[in-house]
Amino acid sequence: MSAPDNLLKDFQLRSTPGRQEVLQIFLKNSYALSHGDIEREMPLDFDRVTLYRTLKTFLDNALCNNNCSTAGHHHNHVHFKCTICGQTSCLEVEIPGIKLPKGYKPVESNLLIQGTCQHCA
Amino acid sequence: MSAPDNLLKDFQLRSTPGRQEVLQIFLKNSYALSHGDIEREMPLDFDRVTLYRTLKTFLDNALCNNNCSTAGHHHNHVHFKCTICGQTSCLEVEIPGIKLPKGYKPVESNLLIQGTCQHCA
DNA sequence: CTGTGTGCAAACACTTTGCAGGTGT
DNA sequence: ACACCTGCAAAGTGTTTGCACACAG
Repeated sequence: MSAPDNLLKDFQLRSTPGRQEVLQIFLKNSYALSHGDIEREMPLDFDRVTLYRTLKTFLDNALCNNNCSTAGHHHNHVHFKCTICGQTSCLEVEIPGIKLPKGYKPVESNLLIQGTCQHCA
Repeated sequence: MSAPDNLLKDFQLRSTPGRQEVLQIFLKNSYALSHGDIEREMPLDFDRVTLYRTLKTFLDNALCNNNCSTAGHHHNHVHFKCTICGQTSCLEVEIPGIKLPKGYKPVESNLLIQGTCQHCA
């Protein structure tokens, strides 16, 4: 049984060709994909609307990628977007704790650093 | 002469009713405004297209708000979005320097923290 | 078999472009 | 007077909704 299949099972979602395909694409790309990126990597005849619904289903079920499981997400790392090649990747660096003004309660942080990456330097 | 008028002069932009109106809205709101927010605060008969062009003009000329001048921008602070009231505000806290992996050169950082704000706690 | 997922069509929302005419300087 | 700005119409792009049929479980 394939990895996508298992993931779908884990989240109690029905295994369909479209969902498997989308998961394959997630798994084989290390950097962040935009909706357009995914659409471009899907078979040409794949229905746009179904893709919207598939992604929404994944979102609703918190099925992000192989680093996230039912146990929780691991998104507290820094994202880096290269302004040359355009790729957004996840760095193995945690977002540092920030001391906020009185009364502010943080729940989620998102740090995006833009610049030039390793490869484009 | 009004504040918006002066700002427009400073940036060598023509002073028109629409531009003054948009600047008034920026100046009187301390939190971040979405395109929709601005549209909602504009006179009902104001043309959407003109608003798009006005905002683009301001962007192109780096005319963000009263904290930014021709001398440069001051955007290196943390943004906080309250998940209850929906408002995004600027905190007087700098984004800490991050040690990046070899080869990565940062140019700009953006840290958005979500949670509950002072007022909604 | 039953409920969910898919595909198609159409509606909807958002943004950009072209052009004629108006306005600030 | 001239260049720039505005308003309208229309095209382009991205996203959502409704419904009949197909398919996984």
